[in-house]
Amino acid sequence: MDNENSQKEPASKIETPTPKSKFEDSPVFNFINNLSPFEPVKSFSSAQTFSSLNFTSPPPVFASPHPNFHRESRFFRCQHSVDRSKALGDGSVSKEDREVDLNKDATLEDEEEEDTETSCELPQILSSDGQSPPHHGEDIVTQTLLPPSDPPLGEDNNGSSMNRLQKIPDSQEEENGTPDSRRLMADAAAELLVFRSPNDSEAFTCLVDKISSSERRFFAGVKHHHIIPANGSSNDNEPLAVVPNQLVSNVHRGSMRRRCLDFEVPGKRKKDDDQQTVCDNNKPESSSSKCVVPGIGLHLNAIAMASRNTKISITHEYSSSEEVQNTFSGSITPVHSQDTVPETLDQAESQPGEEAPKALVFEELIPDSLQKKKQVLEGGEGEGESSCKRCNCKKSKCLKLYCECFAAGVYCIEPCSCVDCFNKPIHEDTVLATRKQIESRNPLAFAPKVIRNSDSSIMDTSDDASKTPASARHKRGCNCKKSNCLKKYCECYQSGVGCSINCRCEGCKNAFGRKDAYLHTIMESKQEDDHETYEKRTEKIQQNSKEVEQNPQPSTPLPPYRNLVVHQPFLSRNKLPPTQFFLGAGSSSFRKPDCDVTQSMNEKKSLETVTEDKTEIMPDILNTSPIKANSPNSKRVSPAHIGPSEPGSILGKRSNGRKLILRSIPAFPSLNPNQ
DNA sequence: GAGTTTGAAACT
DNA sequence: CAGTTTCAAACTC
Repeated sequence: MDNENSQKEPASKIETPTPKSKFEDSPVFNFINNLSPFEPVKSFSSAQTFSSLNFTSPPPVFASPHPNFHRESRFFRCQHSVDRSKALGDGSVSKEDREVDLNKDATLEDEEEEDTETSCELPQILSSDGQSPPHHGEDIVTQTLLPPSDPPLGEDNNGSSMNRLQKIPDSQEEENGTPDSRRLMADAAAELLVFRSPNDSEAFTCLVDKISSSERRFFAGVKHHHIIPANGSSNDNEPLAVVPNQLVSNVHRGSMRRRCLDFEVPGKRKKDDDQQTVCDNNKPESSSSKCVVPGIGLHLNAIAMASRNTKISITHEYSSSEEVQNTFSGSITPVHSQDTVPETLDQAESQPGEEAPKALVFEELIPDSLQKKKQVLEGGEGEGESSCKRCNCKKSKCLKLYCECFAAGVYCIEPCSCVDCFNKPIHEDTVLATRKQIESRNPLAFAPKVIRNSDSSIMDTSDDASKTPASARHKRGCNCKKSNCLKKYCECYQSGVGCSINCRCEGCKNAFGRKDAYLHTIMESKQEDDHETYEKRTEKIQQNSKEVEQNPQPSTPLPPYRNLVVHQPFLSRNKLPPTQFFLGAGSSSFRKPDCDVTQSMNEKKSLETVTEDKTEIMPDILNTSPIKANSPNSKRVSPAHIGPSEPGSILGKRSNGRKLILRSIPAFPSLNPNQ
């Protein structure tokens, strides 16, 4: 069915490009395309497709939304671009320029061609441009049609993507040394630097696998979308996504073995990066995201990872990253941060580019990867090791969280010295089943362990007071008793984060932040807020409450609660927005962790007590949602936990008459219903 | 590289 | 839920 449809569709596209868009737009069309990515791509329409690319964000196809879709798409692009760049390097500048533009634009076509082969082909094709490969003519046509997908191009193209496209074919020969082309060349070169080693079949495979499984759908949809709109003259934004599908699917078909589990696998990224150096190329900006493999199920890990990376890499290792970048000629592509993740370690060499961007762009990284990275950067063990996580399991068969590989969502690979390892693609079923079991016990077992607050967004939303020093914290906290949180035995320390309320450590001396310090900061922040902003807040709240009463917010249907809410002083901080944020975002799960932190930060008062309860992962997620934190029960309880004095002190101050806060909490529950 | 220490994960 | 055991990483020598 799918194949037929896909085949038919292309034809239709060819015949009537404009109508295509309609079909493509339809989800059904996308789905079909996904099933059979090959054909549609080749159709001329494909070129048009890119032009239309408007999708900045893929539809919420996946159960767990990945922020990375674009990235991936770009990533794929990048590959093309990289290849292209490589090819260009070979060819003359003028030709190259053309090719670059064409390539970029025609990435889709190339990909289509690649379907039979791997992405590697692209370069060849491109390089052959001068030679006028067989499809050259078609390519040109398609390319011309294709909109400039690459971001760099986008600049040049900007408004004239359409023009370019049309012109290019004609002017290809004529226009060789256009500044744009040169720019492209430069970009390509930079990309090459960054991604130079796109070989890891494994890593790539991982991506492919991931994509193939769930994401593939998404991409397919994207592709279609892109294809659809020939109109989209200049939507360069992220049309590229299209390519990935095919590439991925193709590649995947091709052969690579998987290292990454279907879930998400942070480690995949590295490989992906390596193999797909491409992604990085594309955009420094989005690239980061790009590179990040959108995990299907484990995206959480990715997030968490990111968090760590950012912290770690930025704060501690940042210098090292710089070094790496420097080594690479400096043109490091930003992004990549995620790339850096676990596996990047393996090939730290090739991935120099990753680092710099890494953390910054993406907040979260895989913890393990980060760790390894750290190690590598730190000069520790790792460098030699190849980056990826390597386990040494002997009894767990790499099917328990003891196994770092398994815990990271990646398959064990050669470097691992595990015994009787079942964490291999061959035993995929077993791995998945085991994973499910573990998740059944602890849904967050594979979720990132470190939550990063850095996003001031949430924090900011609330009052300033909410801000806390620590940007990231270990979700569950550590339980160190002898290491004083000064060794890697401590997960907090290992993750490069300070200890928090959640920690049950003894004699904490965590260099990244002591538990007690964390508590103090929280308390202080609360107090400050209370003193400084309390009055203001109360005033605002009152005003808001009045306003709310008059004009209920559509977003939060809490008519009955409204009054209560309004009264709450916390609302100002917490504001419904956060809740909305969580609720609204499909990725609530992702953010939850952040929310936890932020909430804690925001809620401060309640948080302290609440956080204690949260220590457990599940609760965290649930709790993390503002709702939870706000949940009357929890809060009511929390004050009690805090102790009579505190509720009185903190709440008392604020509340002074505002006990309403507690009531307001109930209001949130109303929000929960959304869930 | 072997042995020890440590704390998370798993089990009871 | 608390206590114990198992496990593998981190660490030391």
